[in-house]
Parts: sequence; structure tokens; C-alpha cells
Amino acid sequence: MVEAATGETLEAENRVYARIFDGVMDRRLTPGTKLPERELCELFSASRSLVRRVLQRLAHDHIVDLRPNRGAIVATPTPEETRQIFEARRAIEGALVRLAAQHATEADIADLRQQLHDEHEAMHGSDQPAWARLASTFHLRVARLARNDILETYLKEIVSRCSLIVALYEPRGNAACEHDEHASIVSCLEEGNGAEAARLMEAHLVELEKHICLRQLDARPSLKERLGL
Amino acid sequence: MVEAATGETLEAENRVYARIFDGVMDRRLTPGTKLPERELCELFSASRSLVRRVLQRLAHDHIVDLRPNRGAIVATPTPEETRQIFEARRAIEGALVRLAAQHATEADIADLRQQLHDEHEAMHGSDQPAWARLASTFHLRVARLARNDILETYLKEIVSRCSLIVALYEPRGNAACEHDEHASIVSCLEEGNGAEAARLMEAHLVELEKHICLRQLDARPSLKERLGL
DNA sequence: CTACACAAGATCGTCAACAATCTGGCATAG
DNA sequence: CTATGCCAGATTGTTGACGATCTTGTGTAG
Repeated sequence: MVEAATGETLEAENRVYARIFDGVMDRRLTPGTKLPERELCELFSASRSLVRRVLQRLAHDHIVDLRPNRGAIVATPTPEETRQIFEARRAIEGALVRLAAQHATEADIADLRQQLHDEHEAMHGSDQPAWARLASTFHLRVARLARNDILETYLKEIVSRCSLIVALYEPRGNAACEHDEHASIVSCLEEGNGAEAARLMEAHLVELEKHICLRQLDARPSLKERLGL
Repeated sequence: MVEAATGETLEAENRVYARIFDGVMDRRLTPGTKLPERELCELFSASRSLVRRVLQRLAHDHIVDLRPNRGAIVATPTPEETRQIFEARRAIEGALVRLAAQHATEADIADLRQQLHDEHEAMHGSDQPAWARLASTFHLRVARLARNDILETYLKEIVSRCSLIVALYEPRGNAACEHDEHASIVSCLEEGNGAEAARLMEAHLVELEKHICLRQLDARPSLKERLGL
């Protein structure tokens, strides 16, 4: 087939977007990585206009930086942006867990427990990329329970930006979430205690930011550090 | 000049975006309005590719709906979307006023008081479009004081969607905010009382939603009502 | 040896023509 | 008279080529 319906290209577009998005979430695409149109076209066997649209979407979601006439690179959040991102995340994810506590069914809780189990195994199995990915997945799963697509979409965008931050300021990538804190949050959700769940979540996020801010003091994003000078 | 730097077109793109955006905020572009590419090109003396980019951005911000092969129309939020939008708005704007209370300077408060004065005049001057616009402006001004671009951007998007909702479910457009409630919020901000400011803001938004939900019962967006049947 | 200027290569941005799809009206059969 | 099928006009989606801009390597003057 040369080209089918318009729906096909939409699907292809989402596929390319998801591929790059996942690359960022898995920290295989690190901040500053160049994303030349030509190369993306060849890799995905896609037309330039499609690749271009995807890059614009990614730029709109603050995942890539589109520099005029200089191509697209994976975004590198500044320290100030980092501060704002975590502040926004606490607000939005706090609201999400409150809502999740209202709507969560027993089946939902069971799914989360299964998720926690997978997390635990990945952590002990020393499969660190998988662990990091599962840790983000947990947050997104909880968000889905809130039954609010808008806040959920916002959180997804923010979590992806957090992935960039971790890649920048936490080279070993060991800033993943603590398993126990996740477990406590699930317990609160089970009891329908939204207020406490939100409190735990916000504390959990403060811990995560502290982990990163500590490194931020010495690990500047500039290239001096990256060359060991 | 035929064509200048790339920055010029960027500027033109933002200009077209802003024009359509303002049209929605002022309720001159109502939900369902068709936005044909050809016509936009002529109106703004812009190329088709530029218009196309703008429409994609507007679609990403949920201001227009992009139907494949059928063109772009101004978005028409469903009742369920309306529920989610107000829920999200309470969460985000609540967080924003809390932050605004922390950062607001005396000059900021003075600016807000000026804003309140303009609101009051527009209300009495029976210049309703101006009033509705100023009411939204107040919320965005408060958001700016929070010093968090991410949450501010999210609120801007949500407020624009609220404008669509009002246009849909409040034909006369008289669902604007109460002046007094705005004034109370400013007072709390002046005292640095973020918790109370957030409480007032959330109550204010609940009132606004109630105003709309009441109409939602009889005024369905479907065409039966619009034909008087 | 250093610094500046220049030019070739590569990449991005734009435009215009072509192809695919949808809408609305008309003809025709029942 | 109603319903169905079809065709023309209009609109959108895509592609390919052209022009503009930036990067980088090289050469030359100081």
C-alpha cells in the first residue's frame, strides 16, 4: 500500500510521537540530543511533513526545543523551570489523588497493588530502566483513577518533563520513587482518605525534588561538568 | 519587503493565533463556527502553511476541533468535558491564588485594585463584552502573580475553554463573575492569607459552575433548542 | 601560530501544484 | 412524490522542489 485513508497517517503520527516520547521517558533520549528531520524520516519511513508535525507537537508539550533554522533538540529544563515544574506537579498531582480517592474501586486498588509488585521486582532485579519507567507509570495510573482527562494530560506532560530533569541532574538515574511511599498512598486510596493521600503524595514529591535539588548545586547543566573539568 | 527573517513569520503566526484566540474569548467566535483555511489565508494575508500551523496549535489547546478532511470548527465542549474543566480549574486556580498570596507585592495589589475599578465601571456602563473580558482578565492577572508559568499557561487554556462553555450554555453571556467576590479575594491576597484566598476562589468558581449547570439542564447544545422546537 | 574571512555542505522554512476526500445538487428509477 | 445513485464543485491533505539560514572546514593574512 502506498497510502491509505487519512486515519492511517494520524495513526502513524501518533506512533512516531509515542516512540520519541517513550525514548525520553526511558532516558535513552537525553536533553540536548539533536533530532534532525532527515534522520527521523528515514528511521520511521515517514514523510517530512509528518515528522515536522510531530516535532511541533513535542515542542508544544515542552519535550523538545525548536530552534528556528537550527533544528530540534530534546529540551533541557533550566533550574528555574525545574522549580516551577515540581511546584506545579505538587498542585496537580495533589488534586488528582484527592479525586482518585473518591473514584477508586476495589478493582482499581488491586491493579495498583499488582503495579506495586512489579515495581518491587524490578527494583530487586536491578533492571533499573524498567524500574524508573514503572515508577512513572505508577503515578500515571493513579492519575487515571481521578477520571479527569484534563488534569491527567497535564500530569503526563509534567511527568515527562521530570524525566528530562532526572536525566539532567541525576546522571545515574537513581532518583526513582521509594516503593514504600507508593504503598502508603495506595493504602490511603483504599480507605478513601483523599486528604491523607494528597498529603503523602505531596511529601513524596518534595522528597523527590530534594533528591534532585541537592545534586543541582554541584551538577550544572553546562558542559564544564560534562567534560570533567 | 517580500519576506524577512524567520522571526517575522513566527510573529505573524502568533498574531493570527492571538486574533482567533481573542475572538473566542470575546465570544464573537462561538462554538461550531467553521474556520476555512482559504478564508483565513485571505483575511490575514497569510500563507496556507502558516494558517495550518495555527489551527493545529489551536486544536492542541482544545480551542478548535480539527475534523479530518472536513475542516476546523470552534470547539463545542460536551457536558462531561464541562464538568472536568471546572474541576480542573478549581484545582489549578486554587493552587495559583495560594502562590499568588505568597508573592504579591503592594504594587501588584494596587494593579489588581485598578483592574477591579475598570471591572466595576464596565459593569455599570453596560458594556457587557468588555465586562466579560475584564472578568477573565482578572483571573489571569492573579495567576501571573503566582510566578509559575506552567500553571499560568494551564489556567489560560482552561479559561479559554470556559469562555466556550459560557457561549454554549449561557446565551446572554451574563454568567460573568461577581465583582464583590473578586474584591474579597484581592483583600485576602493583600493580607497574604493564601488559604482563605484559595477557599474564596474555589467557592467563586463553584458559583460560576452552578450558574451554568442550571442552564445546562434545559439548554442542550443540540440543534432542537437552537431551532426553538 | 593565531585570528579572521570565506565558501561548501547540510539543514530547515516556504511555497505551489497535485491528489484525495467530502458536500450538495441533479437526474433517474421506483 | 420519494428515495437512491451519481457527478461537479469546493475544501482539505500531501508531496516535492526551491530558497534561506546556519554550521563547519579551509585558506590566508597578520
